Order: sequence, then structure tokens, then C-alpha cells
Amino acid sequence: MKSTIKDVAQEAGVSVATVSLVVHDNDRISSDTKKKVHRAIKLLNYHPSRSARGLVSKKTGNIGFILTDDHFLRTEPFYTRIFLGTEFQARTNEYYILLTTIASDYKKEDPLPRFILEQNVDGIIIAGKVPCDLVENLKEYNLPLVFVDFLPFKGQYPTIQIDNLKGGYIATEHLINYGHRNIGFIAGDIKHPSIYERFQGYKNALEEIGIRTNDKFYVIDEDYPARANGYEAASKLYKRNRNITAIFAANDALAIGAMQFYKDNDIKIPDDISIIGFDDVEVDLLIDPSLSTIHVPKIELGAEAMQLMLNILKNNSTTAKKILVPVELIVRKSTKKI
Amino acid sequence: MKSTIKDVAQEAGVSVATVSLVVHDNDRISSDTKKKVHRAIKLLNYHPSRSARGLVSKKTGNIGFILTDDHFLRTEPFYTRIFLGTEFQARTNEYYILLTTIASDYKKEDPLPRFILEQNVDGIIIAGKVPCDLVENLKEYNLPLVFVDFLPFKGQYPTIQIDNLKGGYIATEHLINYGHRNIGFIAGDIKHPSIYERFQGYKNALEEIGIRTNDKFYVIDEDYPARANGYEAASKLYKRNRNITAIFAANDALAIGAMQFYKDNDIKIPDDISIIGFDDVEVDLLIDPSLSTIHVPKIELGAEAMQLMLNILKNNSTTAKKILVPVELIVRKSTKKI
DNA sequence: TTATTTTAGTAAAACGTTTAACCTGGGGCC
DNA sequence: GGCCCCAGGTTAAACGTTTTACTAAAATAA
Repeated sequence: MKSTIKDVAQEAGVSVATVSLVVHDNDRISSDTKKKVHRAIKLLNYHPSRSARGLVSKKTGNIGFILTDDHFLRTEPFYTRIFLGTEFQARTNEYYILLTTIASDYKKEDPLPRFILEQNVDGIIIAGKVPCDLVENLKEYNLPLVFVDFLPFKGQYPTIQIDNLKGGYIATEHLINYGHRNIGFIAGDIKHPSIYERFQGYKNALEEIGIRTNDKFYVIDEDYPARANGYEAASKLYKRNRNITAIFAANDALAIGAMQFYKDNDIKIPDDISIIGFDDVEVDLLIDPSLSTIHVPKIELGAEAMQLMLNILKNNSTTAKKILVPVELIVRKSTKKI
Repeated sequence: MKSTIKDVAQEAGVSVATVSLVVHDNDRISSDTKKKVHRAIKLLNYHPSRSARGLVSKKTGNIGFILTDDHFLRTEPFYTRIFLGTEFQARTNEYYILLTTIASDYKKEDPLPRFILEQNVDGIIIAGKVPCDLVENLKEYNLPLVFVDFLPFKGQYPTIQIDNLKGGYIATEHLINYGHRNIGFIAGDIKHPSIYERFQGYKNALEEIGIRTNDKFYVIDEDYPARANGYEAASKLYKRNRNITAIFAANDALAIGAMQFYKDNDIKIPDDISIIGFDDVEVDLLIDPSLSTIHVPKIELGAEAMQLMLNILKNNSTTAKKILVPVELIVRKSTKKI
């Protein structure tokens, strides 16, 4: 059944060392011998044992994937799709992904994920915002780290990020092009770097045409970027400012919540108010009217992260590369010219 | 940094064998010695190496999770949620999940997932319908298998399943209770066992009140359970039969597609036609009107599967247990009394 | 007291690889 | 012919555990 390197060696009439060298395509072995060995490998359906390999080479062939539990449980498949991309890219490169979550209030004294303690990963991909303490604790294991959709404030790390600034800009620009001038902005945690960048993009676009905004135009103190908060934010904004004709929501969930508020208050979308989101999660097409948004290529984001990890692993380089993946304006039915 | 069993042995002044026995809480070791060793373990932050362990014990601490690639890429987070449940349950029991997909047209001669060939898993959880050939090929590795939301036609296997029959029944019953008598049914692949059971539940409920259905009442030859097919199915059904006042769709995606068809043809939901889905995927609340459906506890489904796997692994039992998880009627706005 | 059993622990082999160091038998060069 | 080199391997140690068989000391029985 399960054949070992010894069986192969015997079958091919060579030493186990030779088999190992053949498996790693070492050029010290003649092509004749290689052929012989390969035949034996095929015949016996030999596959090297991960454990044995890992034990001696210190390489596990696993990559850890960490995100906080609230990101993990989010109903919109955002980080899940990133994970999918990572997993796919890993698989085609003969790696496995070990996924785990950590508490979103992870503290210095909390234990690290088990796969780190057990030396069971060759590198770690971190998706979304995670507590600094985690990154701190990770340091002493000096495993290669790659961040996706987040970059810790201190320290230099390779990262794959959404072009949030551009996204915020083109979302706002789209509204401007549609004739809107009183454009509101709603967000959850503005301290989240990605969200802050989207906000900057929004401000940049407006300033470019000479509009200065103030807090009558935005609600950025919602504590969570979910639908209920979008509803609440829209409500607050409505009380503060009745002149707004368009809303840029920092993500789709907020946008959808806001839409619900307008529906409940008989404000027509997009006739009375235009609304644009950010992320392009799977559901945007389903809601009525369908939501204009900024498309984020989530699977690619994950795949890129894994690719970056592979490069680091291969070259042993630790360049703190920052890769920005482009976003795209998707115009649907929730925005309208005035 | 990374301390080994030797370091611990030295620190505690015992042999490595003793440390190993302490780690496994063997009662041949006195509690005094255990204390000493535990102190050393804490002090050195010792965690046994997975690889070394796996090499000798033949246990990897990994569980494989297999699904077909089209299930994996489905936009509704159905199997993803099942995976989440599995992963969570695995983690709290010190296991890792290795996820992989296979082609939905997997053939006998195709290679098995790498983690099987490399002996890198202790058991396998299979989610959703997979080709028989895969199951056949898996046999010779005789790893424990657990199926979720599917059971191969031949062979006896432990499985966690949705109570589809009951679900189909209560969905239909709900429509009957609302006064409907001409109730349609639409489905994708009726050969999928789960779908077939839902269909049976539908028929049972109707027969119980003396209604015999015929193919003027259902479209069950759509090849895929996606929204576009729901649209198409509703269209076909509309052409065949104008008396229908309610539809039971075999899953939510089909239901949503059907709703789109009715909207496009100015048929009001739920005034002109009631519609109920199955699965309760995350988006059901967002669509307008919100979709009545049968709730399937997806995370629990995955967690149960892992739990079953853990029991099998612990007891070395291979009882082909079948666990049915209950479903629940969720009444929202898409169904109405007539 | 001596023989036997029990307790508490240890020594060492084994698991399946990788890899550094070591061989060996020609061929080329002077 | 003697020497060195090189191509093409092989030997054996090492990786960090688990586990079987063994042992020394203590407890018990005769």
C-alpha cells in the first residue's frame, strides 16, 4: 500500500539517497538512473511523507492563514473569498493552507495559534485588521509574514492591498459626474486604515472640484460596518443634513443598511438619493435597486498574497513589497444622474 | 527558541521517554515527576513537533475536507459555512482542516488529493455530492470517511444530513396552510439525493390532503441550481400552467431567480404568487420581498460532521451512523395567505 | 530473611526523509 | 605510468518523537 523511499530504492536498485536526489531533481544523478527511479516511483505510487520530510528539512509545506473571528463570521463572503484565492494558489503550488482565527481583542498574553507553536507552518498570511499584539508576538518566531487588506502601523511588511484611495476617489467622481454636489459619506471604524483611505479618496475627489466637506456630510463613528449600522448612519445623516443627494458608503453592507432606511422613509433610490457602496460582495445584484459599487477582486487578492509568500519562500527575500490591486467602478441601478 | 523534548528532559532532569509519557498523561509516572516535567514544559514553552509525532505515530492531526470545485465557487456561502463549522470544531479539538477541491467530473484515473497520497490526513470529510469514482478510489486508503449533505449510493458510510424530506414537507405544508392548492415545484438536478428528498416531502404533503401532482406542476430538469435556472424554470412553468399560486423552490438561488422572472412579468409577490425557498442562505433577508424559506443550520452541519469524525477516530469505530439535522420553517414576506 | 511482585522510570529502536561527507572507477594530463 | 579530477553515486547521521522492552528500587509475601 503506502510505499516508502526504501521500497523505491529497492525496486530501482539504487540507494535511498539516490531516490531522494532524483525526487529533488539533483543534477548529480545521470538521466539513466533518473529514468529508472521515476519508473519505480510510478510503479509503486510513491509519495514522500510530509512528516518525515518536515522533520528533517524544517519545511512543512503549510501556510497559516489568520484572521479575526468576527471577520471570519461576517455574513458577506469577503474574507472567505480571499481565503479561497489563497487556497487555490497554494494548492497549485503544492502547499496547504491552515486556517485559524484569533479573537479580535487578542492580547499579548494570549496564546498564539497552535500551528505556530508546533512549528507547523512555513509562513503566515494575515487577512484583515488584526491586533498589534498578535504581530508583536509573532515576531520572535520570525516566520515570513504577508498581510492582505491590512498593514500594521509599525514595522515593514510585505502586503497586498486594495487601492482604497483610488476606489474612494472614483466612487465619488462617479457621483460628481452624475451631477451630485452634496455627497455624504458613511463608514464604520474610520480608524481602520482601509476605511480611512477610502475616506481620503472621497475628500480628494471633492476638493479637486473645490468642495470642502465637513461633518455635516459624514457619519464615521459607527462601530461596526454592518447593515444595522448603515441604517443608523443614514438616519443620523438625514437628521443633520437634508441637502444630500448622494451617499458613498465605505462598504456594501453599510450601503444596503442605508438603502433600507431610505425605503422605510419613503425616499426613493435612485430618484431622491443616489447611493454607491464598496467591495462588490455577492449580494449586490440581488438587492433592489441593484447597488452601484466599487468592485474588489477578492479571489485575486488572496491569490496574490499567496504568490507573494511563495516568492519570499523561494528567494528567502524579505522585501517589504507593497502591492496594490486595482479596483473598478461598477455602475448599477442605485446611482442616477441629476 | 524552539525547544525540543530533549531540552525539557534535561531541564526536568528526566529522560525524554518520561517527558513523552507525561505529555500523554501516562499513569506510570508519579505525580511528583509530572509536576517537575510540566514546570519545565511551561518554562521552555515546549510544544511537540507535529512532524516528528506524525512520523512515528502515523497520526497527522489533520482532517481532509473535500468538495467539488463548483460547490466551492458557488456564490452563496453554503458549503463555505459548513466548512467554517468543521474548522471550528476541529480547532477546539486540536485538529487542522486541510481543504481541497476536486473536479466535479472526477474520473477513476484522476489523481487523488495530494493530502491523501502523502498520508497527510487521519480522516476525510466529504461535503456535498461528489462523483462515485472518487469514493471508489478513496477506498483502498481506508481512511475514515464522513459525508455531509450527501451519501453515496453504494456502500455504508457515516453521514450528516439535512432532514430534506421533512423540510420539503413543512415548506409545502406552510403553503397549504396559507390556502394554496396549486403548488409548483422547481429544482435543479433532481438526481441529487437531497433534492429528490425535498421533492418527496413536497409530494407527501400534497398527497396527504389528497392532491396528486403531475409534471404540469414541476420543472425538475434544470441542470444547475443557480439563479438563472430559477428564472428559466419559472418561465417554463408559467407557460405550462397558469393556475399555480405558490412555488416551492428546491433552494434559495432558484427561488430568487424565479422571483426575478415574476417581477419582470409584472406578477406580484406575494400577492399574485407565493414563493418559498430552501437553505436560508445569507442573502434571503436582503431581497425584496424577503424570502420565506427552510432554514438549514450550516455551521452546525459542519461541526456535527467533525464531531462524528472525532468519535470515529477516538473509538476506532466505523459505525455507519446517519445523523439527520433538523430544519426550520422561516416565514418572511414572500408567502401570503389567500 | 529471601523471593516475588509492583512501581517508576530509562535505553534504544523505529518512523521516512535529507544531506554532508565519503567513496570508486575511469579518463585526461604531464 | 603516476597523479589528479570528476561524474555518479553511496553511507550514515540527523531530525524529534513514540513505544517496547528492560531495570533498579521499593513493597509485599512467604
